[in-house]
Amino acid sequence: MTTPLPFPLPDDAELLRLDHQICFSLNAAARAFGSVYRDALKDLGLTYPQYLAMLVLWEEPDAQPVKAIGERLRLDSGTLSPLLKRLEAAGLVARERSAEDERSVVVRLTEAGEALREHALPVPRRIVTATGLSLEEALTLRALLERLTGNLDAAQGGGR
Amino acid sequence: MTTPLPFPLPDDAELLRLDHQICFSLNAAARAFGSVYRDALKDLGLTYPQYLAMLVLWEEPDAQPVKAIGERLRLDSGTLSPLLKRLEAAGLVARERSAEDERSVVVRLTEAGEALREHALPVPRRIVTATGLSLEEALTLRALLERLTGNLDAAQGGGR
DNA sequence: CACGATTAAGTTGTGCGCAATTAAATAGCG
DNA sequence: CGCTATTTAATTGCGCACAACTTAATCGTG
Repeated sequence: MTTPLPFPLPDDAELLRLDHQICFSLNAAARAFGSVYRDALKDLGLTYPQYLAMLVLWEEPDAQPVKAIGERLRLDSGTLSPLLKRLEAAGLVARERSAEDERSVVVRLTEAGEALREHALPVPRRIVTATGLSLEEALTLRALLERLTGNLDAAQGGGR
Repeated sequence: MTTPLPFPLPDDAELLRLDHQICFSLNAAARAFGSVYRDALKDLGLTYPQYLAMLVLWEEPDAQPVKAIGERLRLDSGTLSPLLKRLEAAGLVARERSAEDERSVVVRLTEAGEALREHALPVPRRIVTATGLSLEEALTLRALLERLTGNLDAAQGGGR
């Protein structure tokens, strides 16, 4: 009952089996990254998503609305609100309602948040080393991933 | 204070910026996959990780210990135990302590679980279509991801 | 100006992933 | 045999991601 299935032709079976391995490999790689980042960031007291949010703020240190950060990271308020509250509780950011638009909450770095940047500088190099990829491989991988994400987004409702 | 940093030389800055985009792209792709799978699996009432567990059981329909499933999926009991309980609550699997080794819990498909396989058959094709990747691209991507995961695992403690 | 539609955050609930701990059974060694 | 060490699941706690909903402010159109 398990081996000689009458369904997909050999070629299909090959392709189909391959594919879910891609999503599987993708998840495996993402989790391996998570483990490496967890270790690289633990002295900073940041998780990887928190680190991403800090990167956004370090890049553009002016106060930014939650919405802008969410667009940059592709995260909605359901994820960002508690995450930013944790960063606020850690003293790294301040949140306050915008004066011009009372719906908006702007986030800005505190002095401690700005100071943390210096300690975060050596992190990327550690990650690059851990990946063990050449520049060319990294470029190929990134290009494939971006094409893949675009295709998946387009295939599926596009706007979510 | 933000722009003319005295730290990394231009080449480094290039590489460093690139890299965290790779982890970012990786996460983005994984989440896009999640969205596509969520839609493809919602008629089956399965999440993607639950679908993976069912794939393991469909491949090898004999009763398997939780540990074996965990090794296959690289998940520990902290993740698998509640997941398998949900599959049990859905009537798709049965869990019982092994007779030979009372520490072990073996998981087997129920009739409903076996029957669900038929409804899951069209799923992989939908996913393949959604990726929009050629076979060659898929192979390249998978090879890169596996190398990357291996490197990251090795760089970071190896055993976790 | 008024009123319905839209927009921005936040909240709640579910499930995953991982660390750390616990409980019970087995293995192994003196 | 007895006792420790190891193995296997389960549990607890935290944080992320997402869906669905709520609240409050703004926009747009009549």
